[in-house]
Amino acid sequence: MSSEPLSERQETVLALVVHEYIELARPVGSVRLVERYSLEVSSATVRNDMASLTESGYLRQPHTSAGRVPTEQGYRYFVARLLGDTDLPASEKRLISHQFHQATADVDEWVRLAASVLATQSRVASLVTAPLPDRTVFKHLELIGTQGRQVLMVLVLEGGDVRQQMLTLSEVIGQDQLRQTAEQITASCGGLDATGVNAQSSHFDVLGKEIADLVAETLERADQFSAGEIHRDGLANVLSQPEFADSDRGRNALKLLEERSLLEEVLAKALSPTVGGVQVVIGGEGAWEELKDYSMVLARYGATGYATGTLGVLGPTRMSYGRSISAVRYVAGLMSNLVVEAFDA
Amino acid sequence: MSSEPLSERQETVLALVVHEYIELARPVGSVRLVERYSLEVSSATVRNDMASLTESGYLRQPHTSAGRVPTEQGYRYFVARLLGDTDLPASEKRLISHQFHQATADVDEWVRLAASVLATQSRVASLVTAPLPDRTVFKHLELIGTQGRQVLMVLVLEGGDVRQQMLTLSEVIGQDQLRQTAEQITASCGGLDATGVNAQSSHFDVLGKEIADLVAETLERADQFSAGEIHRDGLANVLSQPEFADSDRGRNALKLLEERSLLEEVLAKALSPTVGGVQVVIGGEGAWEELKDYSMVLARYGATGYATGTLGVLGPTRMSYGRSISAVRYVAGLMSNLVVEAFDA
DNA sequence: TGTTAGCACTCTCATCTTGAGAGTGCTAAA
DNA sequence: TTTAGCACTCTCAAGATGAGAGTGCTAACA
Repeated sequence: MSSEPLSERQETVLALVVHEYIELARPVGSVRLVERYSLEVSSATVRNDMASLTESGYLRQPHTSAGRVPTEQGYRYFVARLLGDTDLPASEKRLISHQFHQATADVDEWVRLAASVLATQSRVASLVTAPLPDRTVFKHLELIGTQGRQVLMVLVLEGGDVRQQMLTLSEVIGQDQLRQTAEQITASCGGLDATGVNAQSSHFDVLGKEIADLVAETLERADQFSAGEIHRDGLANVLSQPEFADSDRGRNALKLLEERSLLEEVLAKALSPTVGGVQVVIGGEGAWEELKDYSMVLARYGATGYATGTLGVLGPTRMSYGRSISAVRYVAGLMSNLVVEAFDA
Repeated sequence: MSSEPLSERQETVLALVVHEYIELARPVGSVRLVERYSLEVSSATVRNDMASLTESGYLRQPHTSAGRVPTEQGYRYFVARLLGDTDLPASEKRLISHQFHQATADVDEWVRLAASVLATQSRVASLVTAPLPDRTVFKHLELIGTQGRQVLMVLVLEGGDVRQQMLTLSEVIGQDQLRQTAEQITASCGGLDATGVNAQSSHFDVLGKEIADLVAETLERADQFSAGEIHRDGLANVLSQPEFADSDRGRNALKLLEERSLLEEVLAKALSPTVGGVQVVIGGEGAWEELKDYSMVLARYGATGYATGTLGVLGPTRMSYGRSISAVRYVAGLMSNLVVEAFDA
């Protein structure tokens, strides 16, 4: 693991190895490389470079006398310094943007569409969470009797996000009294967050107190970035990758994608909370054993301070980072626009 | 395909072949059968029975001199007449019921839990849709200003189901006027369905008319059994079945599970719209080419006339029908109870 | 000093062969 | 109608084999 800086040619070799391996999923050898990319040097020279790249930890050999494969460190170097700026072709962009403009003005629909687009563009699996408010501030409460003691509590949050919940009260309460209570709470708690509402709670009567506590609880829950459902798409894509031809590994990959708690943790911890920029997590970065063979390309979208969500793709470390990054960046941008539009109508 | 009725012994042989094949996923031969189940007859006799079962189309041979495998017809006969009444062990039931009672009173949570339970019990993939009202009758409307011209429309339907939608009005309207309009619509349209609301629409002012039309539209949309999101679980289970060891077939299975439109169609068409009873769809029943190698065990749950949903499992034709049927039946029962409870609090 | 041709060596992988094992259908006897 | 016996078929796992791809090293070269 000598830390000599890489020569220009070594960087080229590394980049080509990554490229070639991503495309063909087979260890890449020196001769093949020289031929396919008509290098100006001989295979022996490339071999020497490969040897030192291997020594420095950027490449490895699955076994003696096989070609080279990038290590995680190799991928990181590639993504950080070698991967040029990539972008989706303009025609693709037009198509995608068109799809988004055709979709109904429904958040769930957007999420679904984003997941679908990401999956087809990146050709791996995609993950998208709905946008959620960053800081949960109460704005307005409605209580609506529905049936018997069942009451629907509708909570409007600053920024237009809405929570609803069914309550079962201990006795039947008329709509008038419900409305009165709701107005009271709205009046004295509007603009407050969870702790604020809690502080007000003691001013109310029994019913009001019960409801206010629930409101505070809901606000609190919304605060703990419990990103809600993670919408997935393109699971079949990752199975079509040759490294998952073995059904055991394929199953493993699927289990990963089904494991909500793990994904939530990763999404929450790996991703900086501010919008802008695409983050690449390669091989779990040592923090997640389960993600050893996988990489994620993630972005936060939305409007910081108002509502943000997460989207990205998950695939084998040997995924096309260029394609994924440009897809994630573009879709995140579109989704951000949608969120912003929803705020300043 | 002689249509002689099967002798009792032939039925036994068929049942045992199905049993054995489901368990071991390998063509079953006569000797093995006699040994494992200590039959009173010799393997030659079983061979004869197998031969006629093959002739009648209940069994088939993957190739000469291999054992027998059930055909779709064989599975159907087995499920319809040979599969005794099965039920989950009481301990499992207790466990499951406990889980349901521990869950929060949130429909999504129930759906998720149902899917998870079905997947683990049946050991194949599960599908669950949220309960939706059968006939969509309007009950109550709230309009809540959130930000600028953005207005949240909350629609309470008969039975407690709630729809919400963001509107962007053409100009800013005060909360008072919004409330007034909402009250007006609630008063004159309560208890009506889509066409009823449409008929009333002309009585309102410009704003009222705009909103009422939207209400009618929403009701209509809810009517067209657009079962909403299908929640899936246990996808990894399907991949662990030996018939999907080949990654191509595995991918195929996943694609199937990801294909929303197909699943929705199947769920809508294959399943009788009334609650009660479990339906088994084997090999697509000729109607769905894509489902040729798959079977589904489905049930409708909820309260007919109020709200119903669909749940079930999907796996290879070679799935354990006993386990699946009992799991689906039990979970459907639990979910029905929950729906009913939500109505007569 | 960096690059290259040449070469011996290694390792994988697809293909082929082969024999054991499981299964069948048929026939003739009980 | 059932069963024992038998010849025959087909699969599958386990070696055997050889082509192909790749490496590292050495020695020559610019």
